[in-house]
Formats: sequence, structure tokens, C-alpha cells
Amino acid sequence: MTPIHIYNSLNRKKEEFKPINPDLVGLYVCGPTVYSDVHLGNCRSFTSFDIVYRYLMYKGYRVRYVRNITDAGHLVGDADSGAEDKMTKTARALKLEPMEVAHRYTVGFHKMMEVFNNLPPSIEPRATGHITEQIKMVKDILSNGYAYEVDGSVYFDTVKFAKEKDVYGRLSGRNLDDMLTESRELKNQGEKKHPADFAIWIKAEENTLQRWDSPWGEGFPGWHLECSVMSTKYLGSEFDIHGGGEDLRFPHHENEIAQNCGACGTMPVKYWMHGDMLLLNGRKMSKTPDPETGKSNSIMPDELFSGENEILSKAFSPMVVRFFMLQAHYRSTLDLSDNALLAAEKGYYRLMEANTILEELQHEGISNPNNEDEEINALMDQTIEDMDDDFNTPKALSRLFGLVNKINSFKSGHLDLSSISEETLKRLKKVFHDFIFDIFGLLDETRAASNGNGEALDGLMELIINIRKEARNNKDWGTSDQIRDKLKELKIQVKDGKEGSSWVFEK
RNA sequence: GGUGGUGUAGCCAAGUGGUUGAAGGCGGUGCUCUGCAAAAGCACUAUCCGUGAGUUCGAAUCUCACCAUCACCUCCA
Repeated sequence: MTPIHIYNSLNRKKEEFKPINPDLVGLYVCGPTVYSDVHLGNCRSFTSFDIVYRYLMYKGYRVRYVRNITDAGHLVGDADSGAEDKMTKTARALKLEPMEVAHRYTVGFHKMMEVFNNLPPSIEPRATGHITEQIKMVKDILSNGYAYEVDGSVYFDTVKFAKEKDVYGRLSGRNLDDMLTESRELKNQGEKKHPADFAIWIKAEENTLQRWDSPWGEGFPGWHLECSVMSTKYLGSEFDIHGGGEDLRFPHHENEIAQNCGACGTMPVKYWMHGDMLLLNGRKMSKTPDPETGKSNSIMPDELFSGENEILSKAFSPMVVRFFMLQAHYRSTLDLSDNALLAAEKGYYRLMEANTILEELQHEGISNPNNEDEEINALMDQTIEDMDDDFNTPKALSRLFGLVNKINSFKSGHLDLSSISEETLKRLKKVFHDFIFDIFGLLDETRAASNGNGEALDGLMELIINIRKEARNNKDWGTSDQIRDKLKELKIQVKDGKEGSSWVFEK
């Protein structure tokens, strides 16, 4: 097995991936805070790591993929300014129990992950299900001297930690001295000894809806803590890969490292991976409303699927969107637009149709393999090399389109199957299938079967195409064209080829 | 103000020192196929990679400056 190289955000370079335990790779990805619907930017991130998960498995690794649900502790404002946490705020606004809020948006999140064909993680732990463990970690950090209690809240002592361990700031590239001599006017420093300190346990106010008993009184855990705790619990105090959006690098991930290190004394993660943002109109997609316009710069998946958004000329299916995401590298920003989606849609259908053609290609058994054979094998090898190189999906995809070209040429007769060996055709079928379905996680929306009554539809279409064929044999162009045109109105496209006609649903 | 990115054809987007590859998708042009189309195939479609200077035998790729733009530094994948 050729090695995978991963760009490690911690060291800012590509490194060969060597799992700590060769038998089981630990992968942790920051999941959503379930206080609102996921937007498309969230979906990109989870899709990127779905590809990582799938590719690791394709390479033969057994993977434990942990992705949390944050359903407590995520603050709207600053910890000690008396701000509510996101769950409480939404619960109050919707007149629901916090658990109802969490459940509603967790269900929505799961549904969206399924729509995008993202595999479920191995474990999906919730913050509220791990309060005991979180309290334990706060205790550990306290007893190690890296936290202090003030009136029922516990703060991580960033300054002390930073001075004693040469760790803080490494992930986010922050200059420690600058941070410590922070001159920026920060409001609400309040109980904290230093602005860089952060809450790991927060005292419940009178109106706080989510609250648990603790040695420091009733309260709730700070954001960041749940990830430290749950990754440690399920993957160990040192594990392989931690992923998340670039916007989590600081403070979330930096503080996560600090907590783990402050509690266990070890660096928790070997490879940090950060996916870059999905842009809309050249700006980061975000739920937070713009203070000037009051509108949030985001698009919801459902708007995409229905076409109900002013930037869209039409509806786009989930797989078109997934394909669109694959066309960019996960570490690059990706700019969403109607034009880009229209282009992706065409490309997606071309890829799927090529696969259908490929499946039907039959080798006659006679072959004189020439450079075509070599070229096709090289393309397949390169596709894997591209994925080995930090999961370069756009590059891998470009190789697949090289293969699409070959496949179509076999079909149209520009290339003869005898120019490749039976073995090569067999491999091509397998590699192509593995890549588009197992690794890229695409579903074939062009197939009748995906629409329900597949078999009946296939039979019907065969019948219609045969009738048209007869008409064409009789040079009855009127009937032939009528069938073709009426089908087109029904969004079914008939494709005439050398060996008869086939059909697909139009995009 | 601090930090980290990005700037590649009409659009989306790879490539980060080397000889005919500046991928791929979309779009465009021409041809082939076709009863006519569509689909598909073939060919062409950036004398050049934000601007200026430098390093080098050689740079989109390294260095410096400048311009533009984005992200993080409050909450966001």
C-alpha cells in the first residue's frame, strides 16, 4: 500500500501518514452545535472529512470516526459577560426545552448528511452525555494547576500554561508575547485574570436552562471542553487525525490542545486537518447575520435543492453539489455561484453516464494491448497517487475524466477494446466504480432505479425505444421525432448511438 | 493593529523550480457521426500564471516591494 501524505496544520507541511496504532486509525471531526439548521458551508466541511474517512477505509485502514454533537456550553457572547449559551437562547426563543432544540436540529443534521451521502461516524457523542467526564477533566486541569476557580466558574489559566509548556499558539501561529501583552481593549474581561484565559466550567445564572451539579456549584461546561473530553474518551489521549473547519483553528482547537495537554500532559493529536471555507459572493458563508444588512451570507441546502434562492437559476440536486465540492481541494476556499453549479451539473452527469457505458462494455477476449492499455493503467495509478497526496480530489477527478474520454471512445468506436487487455478493462471497471461511489461517495441519480419504480420504468423505456427503432427502420421520421420530442418534454433524453439508443433523465 | 491565506483563461478550479503537458469541468469555435438533431468523438480555445524588481543556467512555482482580496484575532464547518 502506498503511503498517504497529509497536510498537517500543526506543522504547516505535508507529512507521511503513519498511524499510531496500525490496526485502528482514530479520526475526530468537530461536529455541529445543534441550535440551528446546517447551512451549505457546514455541509462542505463534513463532506470533506467524509472523503477522508472513506479514503482511509479504501486504503485498508480500520477507522474509528468520532464526530461530536455539541448540545451544551456553546456561548453566544463572552463567557463572563453573562451571555447565554446558544442552546438556552434558542430554546427560549422557540419556547422549547433545550433538549428539544438539540433533538430537532440533530435530526435535521442527520437527514442532511444522508442526503449528501455522508457516511455516519462510528460514534457520535454528545456534550450533554459526557458531563461527568467533563467535570473530571476540569478537576484534572485544576489539580495540575492550569485553571482557577472564581465564584463558581472555572477558567483555564492560559498565561501560566503558555509559560510552562511550549505549546500554546503553535496551532494557530499566534505570537505568544503579543497575546500576553495584548493591548487591545477587551471588554468584559470580568473574572478572568487575563483576556486569553477561557472558561472551562461556567456558573449557571438564575435563568440558565441547562445546568448540572459540580464541585463548583450548578453550571455547565465551557465550549472546547466537550471535544477534548470525548476525543480522549473514545480515541485515547493521543490519536491520529483531528479535523474541522479553518475557522475552528482558533480559539477552539488551540484551546482544545491546551485542555488536553493541561489535563494529561500530552499533545492529543498527531495530524491536524483544516478545511477551508465555502464562499458565497466571495465571502465566507456564515449563519451570523451581517450587522449592517441584517442578512446572513449563507444558503441552505434545501434552497439549493428547490432552487428557491435569488442567486439560483434552477434547482440543483445533492449529488451535483457534492460533485461541485469535489472539484476543489479541501484546503482551498470554494466560491459558489449559479454558473459554477451549472458547470458541475454537466460534469457530474458526464461522469455518471460514462460509468453506465463502462459497465456495459464487453471485452471480446482478443487483444493486442498497446499504449492505450498503458495510458489507461497509468491514469488509474495516478488517480490513487492524487488521493494519496493530501486527498487531492480535483486532481483525481481530472484523471477520471481522462478515463471518461477513453470510455466514450470505446463506445463510439474511436478506440477499439482490443487495444487493451481484458484484465485492464476489468480493472478499469473496478477502479472507476470504487472511486465514484466508494471514495467520492457519489450516488447515480441518472439511474431509473434511484427514482423508485425502476424496473417498470426501464421496461417501459425499452418498449418505447423499440417502437421508435421500428419507425426509424421504416424511415417514419414523424413518429420517431414525435417520440423523441415528447420524451424530451418529460425530461428524458434519448441518445442514439452506433449500437442502438439509450436514455437518461435530463439534468 | 496582529496573524495566516489567496490573486492562474469568459466562469469554477488543479499545479508550487526544469526538457511539446499551465490538469480537469463548464462555456466557445470547427470537423466527424446522424434522416435531421441531441449525445458522443476529434481538433482548436491562457506566447503565459495580480504588478514591479531580484535570485537562478532555468520560476506561475523561491526572495523583496507594491496593489487587490479573504479569513482568524467575539460566535460560526
